[in-house]
Amino acid sequence: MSKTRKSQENTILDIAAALKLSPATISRALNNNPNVRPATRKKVADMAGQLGYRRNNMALGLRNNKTHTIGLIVPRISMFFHAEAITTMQNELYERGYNLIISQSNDSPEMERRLVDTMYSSRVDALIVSCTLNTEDFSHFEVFTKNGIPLIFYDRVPPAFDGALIIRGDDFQGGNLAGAHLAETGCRRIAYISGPLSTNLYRDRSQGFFKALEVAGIPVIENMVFYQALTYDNTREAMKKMFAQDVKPDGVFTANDTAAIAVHEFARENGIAVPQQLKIVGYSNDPRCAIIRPSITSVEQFPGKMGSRVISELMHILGDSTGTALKNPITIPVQLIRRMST
Amino acid sequence: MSKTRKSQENTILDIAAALKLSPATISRALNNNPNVRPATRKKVADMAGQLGYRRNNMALGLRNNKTHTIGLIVPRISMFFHAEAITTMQNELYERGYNLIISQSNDSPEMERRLVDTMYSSRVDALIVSCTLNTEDFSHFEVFTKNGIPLIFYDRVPPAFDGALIIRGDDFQGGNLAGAHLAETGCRRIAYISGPLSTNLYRDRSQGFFKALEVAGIPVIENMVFYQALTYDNTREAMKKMFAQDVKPDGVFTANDTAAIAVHEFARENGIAVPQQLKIVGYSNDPRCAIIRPSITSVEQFPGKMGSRVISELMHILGDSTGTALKNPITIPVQLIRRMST
DNA sequence: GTCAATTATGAAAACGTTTTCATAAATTGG
DNA sequence: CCAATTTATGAAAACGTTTTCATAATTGAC
Repeated sequence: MSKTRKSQENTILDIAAALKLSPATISRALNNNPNVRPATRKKVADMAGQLGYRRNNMALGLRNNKTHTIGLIVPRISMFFHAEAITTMQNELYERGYNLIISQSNDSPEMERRLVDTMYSSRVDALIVSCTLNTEDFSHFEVFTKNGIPLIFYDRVPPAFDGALIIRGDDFQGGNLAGAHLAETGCRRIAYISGPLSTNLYRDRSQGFFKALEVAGIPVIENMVFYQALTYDNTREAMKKMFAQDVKPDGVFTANDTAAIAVHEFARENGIAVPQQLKIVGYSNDPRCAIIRPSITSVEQFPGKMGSRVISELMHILGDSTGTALKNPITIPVQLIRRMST
Repeated sequence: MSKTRKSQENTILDIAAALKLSPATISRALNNNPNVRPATRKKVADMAGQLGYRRNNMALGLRNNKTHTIGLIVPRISMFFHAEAITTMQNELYERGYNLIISQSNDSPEMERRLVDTMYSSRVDALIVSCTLNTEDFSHFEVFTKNGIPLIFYDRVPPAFDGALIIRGDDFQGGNLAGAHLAETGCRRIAYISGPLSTNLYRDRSQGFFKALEVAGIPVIENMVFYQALTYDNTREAMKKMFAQDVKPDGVFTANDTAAIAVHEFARENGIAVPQQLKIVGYSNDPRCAIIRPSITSVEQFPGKMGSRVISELMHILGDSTGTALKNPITIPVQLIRRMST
């Protein structure tokens, strides 16, 4: 009982002691260094197995100044888009021998700031970020660029960031497709329910959307445009307001799918026929869009493709240390998925 | 340009040098050790800010043999249940000053094994796991118990594991509620589409379900029971088989919600009225159940509550090192959410 | 069998912290 | 103002690796 706390001896020094070799040799043997005799290599491997040796990554990281760990910060892990993107990134990183530390900011800039600090303290080899909806000051990310650690933004990105790579969906195009599609299917009074313009996402979708209306010669109706947090309740509220007016919309574009579903349910509950009286287009192609009846037209963002691109660019950066990218920002195309709601 | 690679000097030694103090004092000052003069404390804090100092967690972990990091392994991050549980766990851990490393096994036992090793190499302070569907050999988790590092299984758990804490939903009760509910609403030929019995989840749900039938005096119909991977396609296949027979089911219990949705869509496409001709009960209360029409009755597992419990138990274990728990396994109650499908 | 060349091993330092023990500085009591 | 006490600081070791440089062991050529 008076034995020291340590439950089991399993370091390189223990192997060394057991084999009467130096730690240096053990290290070399375990790392398949060519100039260690096959005989010793085998002895070491055996003893390592016997003692249940596992490399201590902290010691390794400290010594080598490299952790083989990538940090990731997203607003919410549960959003379909991110869940999908994360899965791809993690798998591709794992294949390449990297680990991924995932954190969520819960859309709080304060939390995001703390997480960035923590990530730096853990000395991740790179940081991947999709920002908070409300992040307007991006200075907390500078620790990374200042210290020469790769920083990649994706999806929700700053307008510009010196030394960082930016990868984003083609939101202008997405908004444009949505607007054009609604116009094409005959809508003339198109409502637009958007998120706050503080984020690049919604700014770009809006611009694309309005451009489409302009091209189609459809006027923007002042009180049919909303910029607000895209929650279910907010959207219901907006719908209520619009349908209390004399002139009612015959089409709605919502800048995410939760809002589209809110519109959908509002319509059903109020006996508004979709798509006959009201057409709906959402954004993100959440699986719920395909399940609800009538199913909802939405803009697919290819989260897996984006995640994959993030990793391939990152690997490129980590390989060549030849500074920043070839092309920046990078834009991933989107696609309109037509369904029964239009 | 011939300057050494290191982009910026920012260790405790640099602060020490700048202030002509010893690293020991700097360390104390930064950690609010009571016996360092307020004046020096302030000088140190200022200089730390000026140099952009950030603590190196690897050095810290190596020295203190404590990483303040908890490992988590789940089959898939994108499953609603896990996304929800993870979010709760991460938030509660973060409040308590811990970080969370999340990894997904993609339901591959091989991958799971590798992840466990990696987690150990990173010397996490504890490991939380929801196993693969196919994990039958649990020996790879023994590194943790053998080395006295807390190990907690939740949701998909081994039948028993010496030295680990097990927290699970009340799957027997869930299956039982589902069966009883279908019986109560008048079903007499109840089909059961389950996952493979290799997992505790499905074993327990099955037992609860069959018990309910037995109590209600409803016979189990041989060819209306399926044990298979609970995918959309498999379920459609099963439905097709059953409805090709003379005697057709008037109720279905599926052991997850994806399967319930498959049943639902099969019914719609084949003109089977839900709930009049066929009643459906799913499992997990995925948000899709509430959105689809008619909405689907399902068993709520309270993922947030389970995540929360995992963390509170973990904190207890990390606090007192008084070995394993008071009560083990721990069971979290479930609840049947009635909707239009029954 | 000797010398040179090669190959295998070891000693020691370094990575950035914290902490124990010792000691220097400041404070207090008389 | 001196001794005794308290408080603030410093020196050095330790955590577990890897790597450089040196040296010991082996091999090969003649």
